[in-house]
Amino acid sequence: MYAIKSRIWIEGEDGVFLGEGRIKILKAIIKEGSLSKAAKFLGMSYKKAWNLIDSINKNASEPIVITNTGGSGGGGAIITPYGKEMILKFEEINKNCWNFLDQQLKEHQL
Amino acid sequence: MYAIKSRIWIEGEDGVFLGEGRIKILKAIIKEGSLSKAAKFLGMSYKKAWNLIDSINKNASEPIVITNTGGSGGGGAIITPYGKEMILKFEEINKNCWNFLDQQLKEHQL
DNA sequence: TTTCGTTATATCTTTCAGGAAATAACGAAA
DNA sequence: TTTCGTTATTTCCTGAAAGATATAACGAAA
Repeated sequence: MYAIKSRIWIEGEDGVFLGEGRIKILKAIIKEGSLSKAAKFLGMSYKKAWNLIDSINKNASEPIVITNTGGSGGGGAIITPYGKEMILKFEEINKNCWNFLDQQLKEHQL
Repeated sequence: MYAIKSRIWIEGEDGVFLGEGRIKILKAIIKEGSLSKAAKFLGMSYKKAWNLIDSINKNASEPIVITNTGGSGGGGAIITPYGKEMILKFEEINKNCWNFLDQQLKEHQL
């Protein structure tokens, strides 16, 4: 009858660190190898993608995205091992949260 | 180091039924006795409050808010017993979700 | 030293959600 | 029948967020 939905996010010292949208752009960067290609892949403006990455790096305890400007290919961006670990943990927690809430919905008979 | 935050909401057939903002206005209506007073109490525009209530009633399986227009006092709004029950259940689930996520945060060592 | 595609940044425009305000409709009580 | 404060609804306006555009800076490789 009813469905329960959720959004989770992780905050650092000064604002949002990780959320669903940020996970999406991080994974696109892994796949595409650069910020601009990842933005295009997601149909997102470069500026928006850049703002997200900037915010991620500012709120993380350790570097997440390393950007390189210049070079023959123009540069690019890579996700650090720590970043990849955080992606996995976020997705795990998010999945667990969904399951937990579905269970709650049943228990409360909604 | 990191904090985890969440937003949950319940959807009906055709959109959002209950969320934190809706719970807030419902409780304000119980306290104040009318939609307009509740909106003023929350520093919210009357239109926004009315839109929320309208959406709540449209997506609920049973009536939540009964509004009365006219009368010496001009009318008012009341929350049905079913509505009050839903408020309690939502807040209970929301609290459980917070606890669950805090636990997840520890387990995943973030 | 030139080339290249990228990151980084600023500026301008557009869009749209939300607030403000005005008004009609309502109906019980005096 | 008049009064009252509310609900219900419309229109207008504003401000903030998002997109579009332009361009400087970068630096490894040829």
